[in-house]
Amino acid sequence: MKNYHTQQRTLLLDYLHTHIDENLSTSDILEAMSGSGISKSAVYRNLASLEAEGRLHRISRPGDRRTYYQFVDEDECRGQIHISCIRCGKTVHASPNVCERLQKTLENEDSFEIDRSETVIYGICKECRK
Amino acid sequence: MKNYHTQQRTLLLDYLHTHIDENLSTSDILEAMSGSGISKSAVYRNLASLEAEGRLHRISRPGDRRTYYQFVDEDECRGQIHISCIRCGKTVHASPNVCERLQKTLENEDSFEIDRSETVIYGICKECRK
DNA sequence: GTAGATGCAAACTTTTTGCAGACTG
DNA sequence: CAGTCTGCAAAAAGTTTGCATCTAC
Repeated sequence: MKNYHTQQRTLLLDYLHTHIDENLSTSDILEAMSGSGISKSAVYRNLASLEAEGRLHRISRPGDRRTYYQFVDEDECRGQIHISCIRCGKTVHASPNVCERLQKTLENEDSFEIDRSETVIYGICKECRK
Repeated sequence: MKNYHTQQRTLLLDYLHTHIDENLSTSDILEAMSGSGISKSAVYRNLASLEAEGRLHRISRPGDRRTYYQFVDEDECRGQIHISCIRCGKTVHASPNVCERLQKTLENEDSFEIDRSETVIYGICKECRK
């Protein structure tokens, strides 16, 4: 099962690329793509296949029933843990030290093997704390 | 806005109590409660209020579009970081050391103030790694 | 007695699917 | 050309809501 490089898939990818590291609800995406030349069902099918490929992460926020997606740049985001501000929503990478130490501590204390790409740490960012 | 201790709410709570620490999909719950004397809408309304109260956590698993709930003990979970297995879905508390160190490292490295209750770390649990 | 909860059915929203035709490699 | 993907519309799933009625306190 190969991935054809269709016009529609490209449209979607372009959109996702310009919103890297953002949390996009399904309806955000559908809305943005409406009228762009890709149908609703193609959006759903592509989102599903991108998710299966691991290029798109599904996020769920407490108290919010919507499904969110976050596009992950494979190169930049490989092995990065994201930290996301619950005030402003901005999401960035945790520094390498944070990742390293967290991974080791979890391994030692809980025998738990962290999946960095799936993990998002919530809290309040530097800017919003002022 | 108080919470009346209704028969229906009790039915639901009883069910959730007997499945503490399990991941229950909405349909698991609806199915289990069907015919027990509580209507579908009452289930939804109670799930929503329990979630708002923080006694029920919504879980989402990568690659699975269903909504899962996990009933939690409020006192036990206060200020706990959860670690969740992407294989089996089981969610437990990270050990105190993990929490402490993660909090400190994030503070020092990224000036980021973690919100423990909102954060779920994904990975593979001890059992599933075997 | 009254605020709050329930049941039911209808309305919504979100996601999936069947299929014939179009496109990619 | 063969294997995939797309659009459309219909169907299926999953949730929410209005309202009259009932319950807990």
